[in-house]
Amino acid sequence: MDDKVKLKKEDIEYKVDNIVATVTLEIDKKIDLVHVARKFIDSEYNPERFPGIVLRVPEPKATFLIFSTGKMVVTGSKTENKLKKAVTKVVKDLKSIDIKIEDYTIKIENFVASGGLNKRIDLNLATIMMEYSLYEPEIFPGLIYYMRDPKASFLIFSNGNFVCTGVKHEHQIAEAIFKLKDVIQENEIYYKSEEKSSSEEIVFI
DNA sequence: CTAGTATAAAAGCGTT
DNA sequence: AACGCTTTTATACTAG
Repeated sequence: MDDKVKLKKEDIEYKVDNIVATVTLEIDKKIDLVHVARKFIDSEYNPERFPGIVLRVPEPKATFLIFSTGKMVVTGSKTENKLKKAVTKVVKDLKSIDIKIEDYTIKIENFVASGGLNKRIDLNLATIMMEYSLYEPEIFPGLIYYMRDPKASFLIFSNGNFVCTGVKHEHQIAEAIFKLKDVIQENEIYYKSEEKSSSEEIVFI
């Protein structure tokens, strides 16, 4: 279902887990959120708590935040295609309750991806070798790494698993992971051979 | 097992 | 002017 992507000989594998996007609806007057909330029985609207309506679409699964200005935030999609389908559905539903929408534009704001380096990482060494990294195991078990180019943030765990977030273009995910692997390799931040490796290490043939 | 901790990003309203 | 709120999601580690 979720496409794994391979990059050259380096086995860079990752999976997109979440996409955040904004949608701008072309409307000529503000949207009456009370009206929308009444028509969409499964929506949540507590203006005291948050100015937008929360609408969850089951298929394709996605959650929308709808604002009176005609802007929407979409979260939870794993592919651009599913994101577009969910948006099409919501726009159609809004039109069906008398909201005039001339057109709309979708802009992806953030990709969240996860994957695994193929080795355990010495986070204590990593945080002293890598600039722009933070590691406070008492607070969070992952090392936080702020990559500048491409601009991306990583959560790196001792078992080699990681989360990459903050990139706006899908191609930057593999690029960022490639660079991360490079930094780890260059500085030999991983645990050498079987030192501290777990039994789940995958052996190549 | 659940909740909180940490990451990014947008929206718009309320509070420092 | 700058947050906090709200939503999503992977990851993992601790405390009830």
